Amino acid sequence: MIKIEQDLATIIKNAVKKTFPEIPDNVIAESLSLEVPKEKKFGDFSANIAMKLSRELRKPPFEIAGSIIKNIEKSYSIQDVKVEKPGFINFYISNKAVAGALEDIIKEGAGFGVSTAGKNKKVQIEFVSANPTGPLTVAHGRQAAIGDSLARILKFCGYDVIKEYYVNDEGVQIQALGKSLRARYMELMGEKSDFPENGYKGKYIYDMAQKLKDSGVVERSSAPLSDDFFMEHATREIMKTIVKDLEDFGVHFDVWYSQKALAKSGKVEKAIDDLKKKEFLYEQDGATWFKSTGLGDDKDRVIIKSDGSYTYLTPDTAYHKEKFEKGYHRIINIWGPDHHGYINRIKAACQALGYDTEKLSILIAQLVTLYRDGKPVKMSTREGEFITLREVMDEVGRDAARFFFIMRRVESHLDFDLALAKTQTLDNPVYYIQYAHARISSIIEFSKDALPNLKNLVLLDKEQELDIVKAMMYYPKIIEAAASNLEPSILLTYLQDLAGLFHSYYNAYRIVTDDKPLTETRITLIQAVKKVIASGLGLLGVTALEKM
RNA sequence: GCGCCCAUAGCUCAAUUGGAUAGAGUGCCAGCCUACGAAGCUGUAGGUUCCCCGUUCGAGCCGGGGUGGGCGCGCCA
Repeated sequence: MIKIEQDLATIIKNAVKKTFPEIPDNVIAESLSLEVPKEKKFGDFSANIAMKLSRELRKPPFEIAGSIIKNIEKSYSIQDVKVEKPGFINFYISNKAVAGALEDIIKEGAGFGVSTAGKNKKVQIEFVSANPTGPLTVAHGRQAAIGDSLARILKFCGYDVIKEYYVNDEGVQIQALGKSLRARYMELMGEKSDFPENGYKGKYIYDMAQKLKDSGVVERSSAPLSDDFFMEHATREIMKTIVKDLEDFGVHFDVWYSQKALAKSGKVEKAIDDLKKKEFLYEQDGATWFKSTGLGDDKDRVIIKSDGSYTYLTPDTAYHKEKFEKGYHRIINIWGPDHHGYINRIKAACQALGYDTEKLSILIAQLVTLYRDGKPVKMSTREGEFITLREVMDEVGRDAARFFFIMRRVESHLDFDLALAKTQTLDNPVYYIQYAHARISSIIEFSKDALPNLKNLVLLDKEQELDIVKAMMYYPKIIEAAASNLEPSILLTYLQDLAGLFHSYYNAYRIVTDDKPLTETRITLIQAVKKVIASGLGLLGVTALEKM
């Protein structure tokens, strides 16, 4: 919370206490919140406490507000206080306080907006975690952009953030991958191929087989044609491209957690054992079942199949057990839309093991539909018909790709118009924000000898100038909202608004004039805008350009 | 059939988590460059927030019922 807001909160609290001494402190604290009114004529901050207290006091809100307002202390930061219709108490900030806020913003520099909300709290965020059976698709791209941006925002709020990728490097699909590669390789060697029914038909398998043939590794090997060889080779090669794609996308993981290693560690058996001890397991039809029904799941789940192997849920339960044991304050998973039916299952498992599932937030990054020439692009991973993250990055650039993936709320479907993301003109929202940043850089360069100066901030008296400072004042609130809602799109929307305010201001007033003190002051203002935009774009993983 | 997500201006989406007269962009139309980047700005038009009940000082937001769309529902991962 910013200083002015804190001051106002204290002032209101005191006024309410003085007016209604019978109301307990905790009730006041609960009912007290400050909002930024949608409409400017309702002031800069608004309190709805009179409405909240209406029932308790058995009086109309308007009357309560009228009584409270009489006890509001005078403060240099308050220009005016008014009671409005149903019972809002609206505060109008003085120009002096606005200038003070700008001074704070400048002084805090890159640290402006940083919060201590997450101090000493560890957060783990697991995302992408795509199976190494093919290249990353646009769906993974969205998960990557969201997860990485969220991690940056949480870090900015003081959390100790660990970014993790769960590598699904064993199981039926990996076996199918190995068999697919082997079959393609045999084809190239002119031998009979036995391409598996559930195999991967994408072109990348052919390419990999070709490379393998060219390298001659297989011929030189002593036990050349085993399934294991092809499986391990394919997994390793695909992981390499995944890591490279993510690095190029600006996403770096702290931990790559191997399912295979987990299986070898004995932790899976330990997790099964725990479930057994807590009497959540039973045998039926030759399989071992997890009794998840009472824990929010709609049916029981198999944990050990009748052939003795595990289902996906089994090692995943062990994985989540470990997450909880590491003592994270918060555990965040970002999954694709095809996994939403799985949420209750894994939560049931965590609950059965005795963990607090409130700590576990599972976000579903909803579907991305790519549009080309106004028509949706059809995709199917298995058939090898899909657009990769790499292709999108190459086509529209990293900045536009990241921006577009974050543009909508996490749980909303996303229409991604490739042509639009590519346009370097007016329609493209990425450029709108980057353009504001570049324009400011250019003006600062042009003004050369006019340096930022905090002495004459009161010269900022134009409505648009004050609006810009106020918008920046709300930046820490926006960061907090994005963090607590796990929604980077909140920050993105804010940056569009801030850039818009700047562009309007630029068109209405000259920054650089013959009046030196005024020029210096305006340069100070836009300098601050530049920093906030750079800060925000940085949290989205988008470059703030000096020139474009 | 069951579960999850979604439905707001012609289109794509916001709306400070229950606040005041529901806002932007885009598209249409009309304007603004002999001074700082026109990749920009200003203005006009555009709404039964899918429908019906309910909860309360107040509902686009919460609850119930419906309609339409997407996704999921395996001893797959």
